[in-house]
Amino acid sequence: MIERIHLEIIQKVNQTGTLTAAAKELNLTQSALSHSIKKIEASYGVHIWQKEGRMVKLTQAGTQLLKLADQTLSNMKRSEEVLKLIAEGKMGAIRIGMESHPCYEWGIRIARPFIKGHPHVDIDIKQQVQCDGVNGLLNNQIDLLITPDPTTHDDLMFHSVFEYELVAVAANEHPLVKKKILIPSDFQTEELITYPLPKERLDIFTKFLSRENKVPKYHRTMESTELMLQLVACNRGLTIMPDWLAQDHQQSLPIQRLRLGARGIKKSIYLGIRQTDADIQYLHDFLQLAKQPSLIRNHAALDG
Amino acid sequence: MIERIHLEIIQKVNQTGTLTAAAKELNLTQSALSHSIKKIEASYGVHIWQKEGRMVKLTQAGTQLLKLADQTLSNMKRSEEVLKLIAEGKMGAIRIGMESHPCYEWGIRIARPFIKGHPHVDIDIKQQVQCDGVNGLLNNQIDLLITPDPTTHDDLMFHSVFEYELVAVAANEHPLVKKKILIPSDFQTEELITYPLPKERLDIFTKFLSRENKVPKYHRTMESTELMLQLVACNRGLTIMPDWLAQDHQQSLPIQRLRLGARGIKKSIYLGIRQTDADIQYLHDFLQLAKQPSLIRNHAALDG
DNA sequence: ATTATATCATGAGTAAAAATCATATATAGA
DNA sequence: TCTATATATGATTTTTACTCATGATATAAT
Repeated sequence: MIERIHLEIIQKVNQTGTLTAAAKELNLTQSALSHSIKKIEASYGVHIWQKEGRMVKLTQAGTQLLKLADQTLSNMKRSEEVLKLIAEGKMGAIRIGMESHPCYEWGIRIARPFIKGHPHVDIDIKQQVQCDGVNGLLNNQIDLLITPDPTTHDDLMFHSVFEYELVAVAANEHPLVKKKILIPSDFQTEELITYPLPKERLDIFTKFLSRENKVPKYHRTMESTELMLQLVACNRGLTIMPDWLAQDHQQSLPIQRLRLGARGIKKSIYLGIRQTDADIQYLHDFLQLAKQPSLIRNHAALDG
Repeated sequence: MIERIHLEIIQKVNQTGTLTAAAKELNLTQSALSHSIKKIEASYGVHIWQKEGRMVKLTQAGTQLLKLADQTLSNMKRSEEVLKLIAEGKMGAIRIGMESHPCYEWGIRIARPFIKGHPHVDIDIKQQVQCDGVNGLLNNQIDLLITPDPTTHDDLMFHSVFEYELVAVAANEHPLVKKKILIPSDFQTEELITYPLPKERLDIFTKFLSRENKVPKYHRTMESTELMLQLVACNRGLTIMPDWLAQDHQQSLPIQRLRLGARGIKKSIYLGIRQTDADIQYLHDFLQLAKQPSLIRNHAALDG
């Protein structure tokens, strides 16, 4: 059987011109090369080279083999390179799962600069907001979970990477804009637009309206942040989102950000990974990058 | 170092799903595969697969390796295939040298059908009519010599493959056409057109005119058979060529073939090869093909 | 011509690697 | 729980690869 060493021998002998020189470069003896090729010649019944003076010259068979050797060997070398990259944590894949729409908006902001610094790492964002992220991690469906709700689990690790405030967004001309700080009863007369999630998973209900058992006049849902804000800008309702996200759009739309309650609703984004992945360099790099506040544009805090 | 076997193991395990099954197909034990891959894992510091239940599942590193394995292995298999083809004499190259213009005309007629039957054999026709063909063979510059002059040499073999008559060609309206058989003195009043070779290598001089020490009125040379015959057809001179070649053109040109002397000049084409190449199947095939008279269209002999 | 040098080939012995055997461990299914 | 089926691993054997020493041959230098 043709093995890697045979191709290397033929290639090196072609490069150097002599067995002796090739042997030296391959850290073998001239005898070893001679024996190796003899074996191939015997088992296939062809000559690979023939003596020409005191050198050797490739026969037609040898030349054909040489042609294939170059490609084959560069393939094998690539295999080794890949293993090294993976071993060093410079190559791999991060399948990212997100558990809320703000997480998604934030995640893609982190992923973009990460990709630039890690060309060999595949980023695969699973936008299945509904699936249970913790199980996704445990079942190996995802490698990284971006979530507002950290769990404690022996096999998992969660890191808080980003804190933000959840705010209401209203059109500039909306009467509530004068208040700056909203209270639950303010919503009773308003149309509320949220992402399409059950009320139990919407902070505006669980952490704000439920305090005083209030409900909005009307509640509609919508996938797209863009569309939500367009409606709000036209004074067709209020919506709730991270302050940094609202602020991003405030440049281009006539909207205002309003605090929810005197202290506002404070949230954090957490990254969860498997304990077994803790030593993977590129995952580590992702966490570090995620903690850098500069990536989400510095924003002026709300008044008060 | 990644060796062929490692790639084969990864590929087979991926195909069969288990080490045990893969081992059976590779004629090895499950233990052998396990040991082999463990060694690679240790030397690169990566896991190639991980246990999943009682089976084994490729990791990212393993998957990357698998991708490269398919191409690498098919390359190596191709190498073996090529060696087998060469060993069976189905693949190789024939560099053909020719020693006269008729040989060239005849050679390309043989080469064409040969190529059809031997797709893996490269045919390279060296049209250096002047170089010494015997030395070309001995120096490995050519593999096959087509010549009218066989030599006896211990390292070479010559085979007579084709006999033909050398004839004079004249225009239909040329006065000599009535004679059918020419004698040397007929040329004293004629313009003679030949291929550009020294007189010592032109049979018309060495085997005909020199008998009676005659010379043509004028002697001009020309590379192209086509052009020579065009001139002859316009009654601008006589030329000399194999009867079969003249006959080919007689269809389309107003020319006649004339015997040189009462018995004509009989010639043979010989193929010469190195003794060491005698067992190469495709060379053998070439000789066989060359001996088949049907390839040169059957021609009516000259009258008389 | 003769000698020195460089090259490949080859047989025998040694070292290294690979494969097996026997066995341990873990999982899936009855 | 028991059995069948996986992989993992340590010890041993077998096989392969490598080296060493030497021979044969070609080239270059004296």
